[in-house]
Amino acid sequence: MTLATPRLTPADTKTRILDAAEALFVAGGFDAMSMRQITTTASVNLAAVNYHFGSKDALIQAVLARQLDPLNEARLAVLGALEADLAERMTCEHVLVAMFLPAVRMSRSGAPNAERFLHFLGRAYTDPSPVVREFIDTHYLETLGRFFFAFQRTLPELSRDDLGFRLNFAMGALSGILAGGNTQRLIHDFTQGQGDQEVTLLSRLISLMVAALKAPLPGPDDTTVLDAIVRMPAVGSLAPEV
Amino acid sequence: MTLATPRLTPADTKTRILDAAEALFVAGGFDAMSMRQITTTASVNLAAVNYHFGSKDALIQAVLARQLDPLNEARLAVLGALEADLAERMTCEHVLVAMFLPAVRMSRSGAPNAERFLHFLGRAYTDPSPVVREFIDTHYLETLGRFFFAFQRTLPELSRDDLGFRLNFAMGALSGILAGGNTQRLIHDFTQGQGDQEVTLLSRLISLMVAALKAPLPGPDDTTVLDAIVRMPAVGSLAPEV
DNA sequence: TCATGGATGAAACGGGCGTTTGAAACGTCT
DNA sequence: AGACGTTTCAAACGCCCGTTTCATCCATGA
Repeated sequence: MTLATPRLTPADTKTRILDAAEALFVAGGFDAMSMRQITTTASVNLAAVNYHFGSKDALIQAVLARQLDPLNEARLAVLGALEADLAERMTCEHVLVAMFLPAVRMSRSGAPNAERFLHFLGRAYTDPSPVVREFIDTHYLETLGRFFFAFQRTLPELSRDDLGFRLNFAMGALSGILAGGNTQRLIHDFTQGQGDQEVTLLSRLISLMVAALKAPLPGPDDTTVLDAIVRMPAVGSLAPEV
Repeated sequence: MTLATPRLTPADTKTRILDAAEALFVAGGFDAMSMRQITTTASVNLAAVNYHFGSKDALIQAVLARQLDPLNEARLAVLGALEADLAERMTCEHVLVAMFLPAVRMSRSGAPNAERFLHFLGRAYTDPSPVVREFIDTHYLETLGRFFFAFQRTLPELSRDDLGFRLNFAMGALSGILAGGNTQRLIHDFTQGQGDQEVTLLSRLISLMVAALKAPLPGPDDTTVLDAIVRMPAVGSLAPEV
């Protein structure tokens, strides 16, 4: 039994759909993109999505996988390379490099404008739709665990819970920045056109992350000071009783 | 002309709708709450929302205002009280207290469970719907500007752009944590049942924020080190070319 | 007592959604 | 040429959405 060759290479229609869906996803998130918008943007028939992907949910998963699979592969590769090279000399800065470098590289190599991929990342990590959330959570649990372990090794003084708290904090911050979308301006502002933008952006992000990861636990002194503030007459009385 | 008194006090229906909408908003965000769910949960007629509020958009704005107006009022009051008391001795820690203390207080005083209000805050600050975003952005621009100014005074070494970047970072992180929703566990983990939970949670959040706000700009040394890492053969070759 | 007007209720409206259908178009192989 | 399998297409389906309509209820003031 021979397979007929499609009249237009099927990849054309499929990738046109993927591209259109990706653009709309970046622009407005999963819920904001409708099948009719997608197929109109891609100049294909409405039924094409269900024919080629099966459903809208399956389409968004394909969109996510197309971008995130290579990204996470590269992340793990960089992490592995650094660990092989540095062994015991690894620091959490190195782990952060492994996390961010592939994303920054991809954003600069691929698209016409460097922003696009970072926007996409921000969307993917913050989109509230259950389909997206479940894909991110399940598909990259292994990568996440791998990095968590690497952080644990380079930050042995943090308890498991504390590390989780701080990583959640740091990652939330990064997602917020990326989702904000003004990364082009961000890059420009802090490089002022000079030096390697890639390295400068990385070092800025990493310096903030490291600060949050290495911040000392508030000691008894700090809490007593804070306690004094909280119990200041002026502050205490102004707190609403709802 | 005399006004007829409603057969059931109209506030009952209105607040029942507000409560139901708020609960559904916390649970799933703006897009996930439908008029039929709201009115069913509130045990009122489907038309009641449009009768009392005009539209679904107006309803969510009322829901947001009911919670956020008192919050921001309290924030400004605490900030003003601290500034009046401390004057030049204000630090960014104090500003952060003014930002977070009212929210933490409200979460502990109001609801049956302390989590509810923090969930609500997280939702409000991260909800992607245009209606919610526009409300947050426009309605609290003044409060935001007031706090930005306060931060500028206590962190004079940061440029305007840099401060904006770091605040965006820190606020994104906080929203992420709150939206995550496991704040109850968060509180428990780091207080271990002892001490003032309010103060302990505050001091933990503030210590991370301060770390991010005060992190030194990466110097030439840091970037050259990072540069070396980025240009490591193993790392460089592994970067994807897309 | 009875007209008044705000509040409620049941039902329908128009529209957008994701999906399905069945026929037509097309390249490929016998 | 003709049959076959893949892809495209227009149209429709059923569903849920926010909103509107209009009749009904009922506490009140004259």
